[in-house]
Amino acid sequence: MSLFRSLHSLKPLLNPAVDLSPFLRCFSTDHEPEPAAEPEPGPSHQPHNDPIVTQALDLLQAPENSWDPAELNRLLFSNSPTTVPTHFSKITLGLGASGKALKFLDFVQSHSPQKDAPAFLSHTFQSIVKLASREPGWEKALLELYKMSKQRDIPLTINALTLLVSFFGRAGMVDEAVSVFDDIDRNARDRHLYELFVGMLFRYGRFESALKVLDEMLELHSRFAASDIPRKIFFSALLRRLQGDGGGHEDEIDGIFVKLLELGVFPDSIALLNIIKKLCRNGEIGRAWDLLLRVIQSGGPVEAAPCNVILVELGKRLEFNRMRELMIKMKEISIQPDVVTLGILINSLCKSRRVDDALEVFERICTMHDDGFSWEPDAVIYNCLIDGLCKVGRLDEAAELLRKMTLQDGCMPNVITYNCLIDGYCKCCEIDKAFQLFDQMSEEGVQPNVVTVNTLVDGMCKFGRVNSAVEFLKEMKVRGLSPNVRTYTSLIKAFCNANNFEKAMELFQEISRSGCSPDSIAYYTLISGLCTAGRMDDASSVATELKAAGFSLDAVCYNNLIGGFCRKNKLEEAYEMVKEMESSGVKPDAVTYNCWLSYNAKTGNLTTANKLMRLMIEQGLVPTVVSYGALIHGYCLENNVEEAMKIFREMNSVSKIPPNTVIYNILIECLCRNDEVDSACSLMDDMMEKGVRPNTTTFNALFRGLRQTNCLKKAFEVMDRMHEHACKPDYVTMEILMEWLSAVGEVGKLKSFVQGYEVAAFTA
DNA sequence: TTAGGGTTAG
Repeated sequence: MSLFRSLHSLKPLLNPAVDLSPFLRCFSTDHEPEPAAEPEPGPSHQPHNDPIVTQALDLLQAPENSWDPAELNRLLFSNSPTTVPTHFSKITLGLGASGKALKFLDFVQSHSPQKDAPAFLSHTFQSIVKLASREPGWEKALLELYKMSKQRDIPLTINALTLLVSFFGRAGMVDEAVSVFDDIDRNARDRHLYELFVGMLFRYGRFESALKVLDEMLELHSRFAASDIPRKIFFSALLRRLQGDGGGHEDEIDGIFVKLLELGVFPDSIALLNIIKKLCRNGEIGRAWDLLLRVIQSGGPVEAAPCNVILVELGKRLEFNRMRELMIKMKEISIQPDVVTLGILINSLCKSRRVDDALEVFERICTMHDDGFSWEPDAVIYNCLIDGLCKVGRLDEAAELLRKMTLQDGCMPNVITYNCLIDGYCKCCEIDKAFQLFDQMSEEGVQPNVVTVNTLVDGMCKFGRVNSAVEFLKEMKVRGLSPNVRTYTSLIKAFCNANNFEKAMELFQEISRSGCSPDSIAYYTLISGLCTAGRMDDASSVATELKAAGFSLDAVCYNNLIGGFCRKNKLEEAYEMVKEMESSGVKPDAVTYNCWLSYNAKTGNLTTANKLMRLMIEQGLVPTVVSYGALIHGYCLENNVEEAMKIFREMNSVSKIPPNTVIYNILIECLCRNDEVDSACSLMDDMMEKGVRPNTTTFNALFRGLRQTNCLKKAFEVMDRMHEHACKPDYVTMEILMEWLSAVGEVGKLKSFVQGYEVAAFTA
């Protein structure tokens, strides 16, 4: 059931007033057909030294009505000297034009005494086909000739038939080509004909017929297996097929693939690599895996490269077991993993935050000797590890690796190495260190690029230093480093966060003026900023612009809009968004449900909120910490601490979702409001035990509760704890404490607290 | 095989 319909059914509880892929494109005829094999140059271009041919052509020089039948008869049919069929082809070609050649055919047919030996006719006809194929209007002429051969019972030579197939193919007359091919006796079909015909069928999308003919070729494998033709035709056709976006016939294709392997016909290394690449790119990793294993099992030549392609895909899907399985297979059949293979392995481990495992592999390869060959990690491997370490905040180790790689020959840190580290420092709020590295890279002769600039701009923006970011960008422009759409996106987000929508919009316009064009994420960022600020009309306009620019909204963007409308109580618009989301094929996810859940919880519709929670589970979605937080918040707003605590315990024990700071804050605030300060304090202890960091909001809630119950001593302890956790008091903290402490004559304590001193120890 | 930008609850 769709979320929209579910919401519709829940509607009375919410607000009674609201009314709620084609196949074979790659072989389509749009493709320029490959030129058919050029007909062999006719004897008219070659000297014909044969006296019979020369004499016959002399006699035929005269106009047709003046031909000397007696003399021609003597020359052609008296068998003295002996005439053979090839004489007829040469003579016909020597006539130079199909019209005249047809008259000659009439002569041969009416004068030949050998009624049971039509070879003379067949050879004459073959040359007529050749002549006609070189003349204007050949398509129609060849079709007429083909019909004539049937009417006059003239058996066609394999050369004539092949020419007809080739030229019909060239003209896109596929049915005619098929009909000619069908006329040819199986045993007479040669490699050239098969290659021509199957190639044509593939080109024109007659995939089923092509596979049938390929199958027939394989049955006749004694004649073809040794040749390169099935390999050439099939593997290149398969590749072309995979380049399109159609589907279907996979089983037949794979069946032929396997048959070829069984016959010992293997794709060459480039074809195999390309096939595997294409399959992976199409998301058919299972098929790529199966086919690669088939080649391996059949003993075909497999190098590391196609294995690497599959390893990358498996890595992206975090399928480490299958990665291992493939690497074992590689080892079994002695495919030497290369530095890329190891890079992929290390990168996959790092990307899944298994940095220690990655480091272990790294240590092993540094000391690995295989047949006297020792592995030397390259810059890519170092970069993966440095990035992995930075992403988990292990910056000292990352910096140590930078020093280590600098000492290794031929493995100098590059711009990517520095960018990874700079990003690491920026994410840890160590902007100054990031800039030190920025200076260092220039000293080392490594030129920063736009990624370096974006990383620093984003780093500064995230920590509120938007103006510095703008200044830095100006400096970089002077140095020749132009911003790109990502630079603008970081700045747009920062200006949105600073509530400076005028500047954010201005920057958005500047993207196009600077020669870039906004991408979907630039639009999403602006929409998100506007939604957060509750500027829903502006957000809707930008969404309309986004669609006009040819982009579509994704789940995140829909969720932003739905959440924004819900927060503004604009339910009608929020419903419309869900409806649009589902009708455009974007599935509502946990965040979509959370938006509705939160709206209902906040507006006191707890029954509906609970129903939504059940609904999302029914839909196979997993409630998140936000879902529980919204529900807990709803009960807290009703001062139903008991129920809120029940859900809190349930999320821990049943759902195994660890609570975060926000959840604790909601509960602590509610307990304090209800004068249950002791419970609030024990909840804070629980929070510390579980390693959840309190923030200023946590302390402010506690101070409010303590003031209400006048627990001064406890307040001093909490003040010290606030320092321990490096939480900075904000204006709310100061307001509460100032009012309270000055009223009880303890302003001195507040002074010490602000100066960073302990206050509890000296309390009587 | 390596680097950078956008969601939901207090």
